[in-house]
Amino acid sequence: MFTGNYAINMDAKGRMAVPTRIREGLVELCAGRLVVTAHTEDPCLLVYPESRWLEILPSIQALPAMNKAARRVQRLLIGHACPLELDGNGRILVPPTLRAHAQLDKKLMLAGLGEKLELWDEAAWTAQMQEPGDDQLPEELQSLVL
Amino acid sequence: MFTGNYAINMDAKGRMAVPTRIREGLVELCAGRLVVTAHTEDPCLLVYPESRWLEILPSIQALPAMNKAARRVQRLLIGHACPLELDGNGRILVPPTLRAHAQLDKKLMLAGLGEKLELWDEAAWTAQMQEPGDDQLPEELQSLVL
DNA sequence: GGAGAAAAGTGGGTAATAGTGGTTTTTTGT
DNA sequence: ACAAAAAACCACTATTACCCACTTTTCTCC
Repeated sequence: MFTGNYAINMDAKGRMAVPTRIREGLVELCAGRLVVTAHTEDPCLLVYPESRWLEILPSIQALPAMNKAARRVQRLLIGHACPLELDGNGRILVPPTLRAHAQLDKKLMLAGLGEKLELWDEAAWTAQMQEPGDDQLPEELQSLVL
Repeated sequence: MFTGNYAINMDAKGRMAVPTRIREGLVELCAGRLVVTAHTEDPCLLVYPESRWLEILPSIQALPAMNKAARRVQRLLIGHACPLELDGNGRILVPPTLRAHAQLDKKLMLAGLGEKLELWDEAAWTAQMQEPGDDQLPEELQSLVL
């Protein structure tokens, strides 16, 4: 279970230190083996523990081939997916292609969202957070009790 | 059951003393284990006993991934959630990210709201209290008997 | 009502650990 | 075989978390 958001820095080699709290979860869940891919709706990266990725992969593959939006989602998720591991110091090295997709600069934001993580450029994260959710509120949200 | 509001001070390290009355409830309910997160609608923090947080978490995780407003709510609630415990002196240390979200300065206000607590910057709390509730009243409110 | 004691609130110091940067070695491609 | 790039290794710095001591307030008993 991943929660919280963490400001992290990317060093000159493109390495980023995974916060300890997140790292612990990753190690016990999947021995530090992750899959990073592109988010379909927002300019950020999705980070899955390998075990969770393998669970959702079939449902992405099963999408109808004749639907344009479905093909787009498949190309983004499966086509960008890249397996990677924590190094000896608990850091990950995100490939340049994915870095470009999320426009990752030096200052990043890692956010735990339950079973997955999102990796944002810090500025983009802040902007996204301040933007009002102007979509129609779905039924589930209107009745949400917090 | 948490009630009342309490003016508390944050020290130089960002620690804040939980009032005794609240602390007693927290210790018996969840052994002092809390979850702090961002409020979706107001500039303040939500403080849950861990047990209560685990009850509402599934309904947040179940929100539809392709809806923008739903993703925003998930990023606010799950993406900001931080588990924390009372230290030896009954204080909590709220992470800098969350402090920034609620614009917490030195003077804070902790408000008991039944099953949860809200943590406000004192000035924001006062302002919020004086502001008239000019929203359209939902059905549940119109029929409320006090 | 005052004094003493106990509990609560506040502040600071130290030790462990997480984060950061650099160096060396290995591997891959030319 | 040599060079460049990537990966593993190592060492240092900064931060955090835990612990202890002091001050202030409140409650109780005389």
